[in-house]
Amino acid sequence: MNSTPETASDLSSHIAANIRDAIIKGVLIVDERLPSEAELSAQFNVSRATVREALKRLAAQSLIRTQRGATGGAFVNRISFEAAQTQQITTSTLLLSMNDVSFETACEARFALERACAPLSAARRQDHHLDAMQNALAAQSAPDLSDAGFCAADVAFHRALVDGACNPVLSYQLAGAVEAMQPLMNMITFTAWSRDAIVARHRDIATAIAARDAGAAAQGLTLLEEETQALARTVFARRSKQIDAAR
Amino acid sequence: MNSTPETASDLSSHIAANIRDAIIKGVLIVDERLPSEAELSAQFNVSRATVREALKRLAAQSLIRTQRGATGGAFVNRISFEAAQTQQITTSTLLLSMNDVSFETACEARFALERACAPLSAARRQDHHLDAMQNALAAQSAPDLSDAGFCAADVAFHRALVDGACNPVLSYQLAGAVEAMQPLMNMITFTAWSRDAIVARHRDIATAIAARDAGAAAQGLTLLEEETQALARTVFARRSKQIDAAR
DNA sequence: TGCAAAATTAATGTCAGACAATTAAAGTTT
DNA sequence: AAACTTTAATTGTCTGACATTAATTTTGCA
Repeated sequence: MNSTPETASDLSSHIAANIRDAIIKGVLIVDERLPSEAELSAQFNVSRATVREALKRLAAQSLIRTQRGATGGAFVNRISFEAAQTQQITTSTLLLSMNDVSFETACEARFALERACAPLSAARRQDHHLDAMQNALAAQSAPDLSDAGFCAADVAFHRALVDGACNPVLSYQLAGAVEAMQPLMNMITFTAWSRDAIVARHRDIATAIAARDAGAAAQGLTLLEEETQALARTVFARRSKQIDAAR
Repeated sequence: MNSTPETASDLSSHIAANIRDAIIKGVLIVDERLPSEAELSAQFNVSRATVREALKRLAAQSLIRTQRGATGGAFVNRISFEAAQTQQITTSTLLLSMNDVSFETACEARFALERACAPLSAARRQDHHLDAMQNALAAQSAPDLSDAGFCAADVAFHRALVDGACNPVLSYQLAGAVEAMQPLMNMITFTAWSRDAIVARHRDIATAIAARDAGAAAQGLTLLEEETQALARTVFARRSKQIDAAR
């Protein structure tokens, strides 16, 4: 069960993989201190610089943290949902932007996943989730709001919906899907009319969740997906027509 | 839009964050070569060792790759779905094992997400997805199969189901949820009877997907979730009773 | 004795310079 | 023209030193 293929021939990857596997297999447990850099360099028979490069790799994955001082050293990190989420969002965002994933594909994935949360959210949402949705709705309705601001409020709305399921694993998994869409959504210029349509849909969804009506919430999401996809098609079609005309 | 808080005061984190932001913002594009380590150390006014530590951090996140030789250097990586998936699985697995997430919570999340895939998978699955499911089913039915082997085949079945949706974003997002459950599932000892029940459920789901029957597939998943949760409750209850008895 | 200040110590963080290994490109020879 | 050699640029690794940090121990003084 190797975490990363890590076929690279450099020593620092090799050492990092070695320690990583020890953490994954539970040989090193949370908050346990690793040997000092000097000791590790002796164990692996490499220089301290090489050990340090390996440790930095692990630190970049939040697998360890380091402390200076007499009782300092490298310690196995308990990965928090928050840290994992941050990393996941970065990776997801880059994945979408670098692999020309179509808007359609990303949008489909996002709404499919959100629909999965709808029944749980309807059953378990608490008042503060409803409040968060209402706040996002209010923000989206503000006049003179930039497209980026509109999208940011959109993300806030959907995250509140997801968090309403009160399942941290679900929230973590979906954070990437929801947040990574933002740059793609930012490519769309929203007309006042299309904004109203989206806000209306959101309002329906919020009402359904408040009423603990899972079916209506799922249906609202499906409608919102259809409208979003249609809007994107229109925008992209108009844009490519303009490009053709410019030739 | 800072990718990572990166409040750390060391130079190498700071430099890594700097370059990472350039990549995220698109200042550095895919396959572009970064300045050499010597140039970077001059630009940031730090030693080469420090620059190298920063680069290793980025390499650990698959943001860059390095090549030796005359025309070598560090290049911006196009993050592949495969690499992202590997990372996501590592992170998800550690997240679950380190934060004593209950079996119930993880299981609920996993099945909710899979149900989201069911309609798409029923609509788009291809023959090789059905074949993969059948192979997994055959593997699970093998006599003298270890619990770990049973779980591995289970994962294979569910991944085939997810991949059937033919949406790479969905496959990527769910890989973590499905794979990270494996260690938790491995804590369960399956009786011959419970294995049969699970395989029967799988068979129903595979049939529904083959028949492009989304409703039946979703229902099969719901039943499977209920049985899995019930089985886990039984196993854990028996185990805690044994512990009490041993006192 | 008790406590505050100073010294010690052990660890990470950073630096400078050197050499090894690798690779592409330029030059040389046959 | 092809094969071989040299050169140059770059990353990978090593060594040894010093800076910085922070817990612990010692010291000095009231």
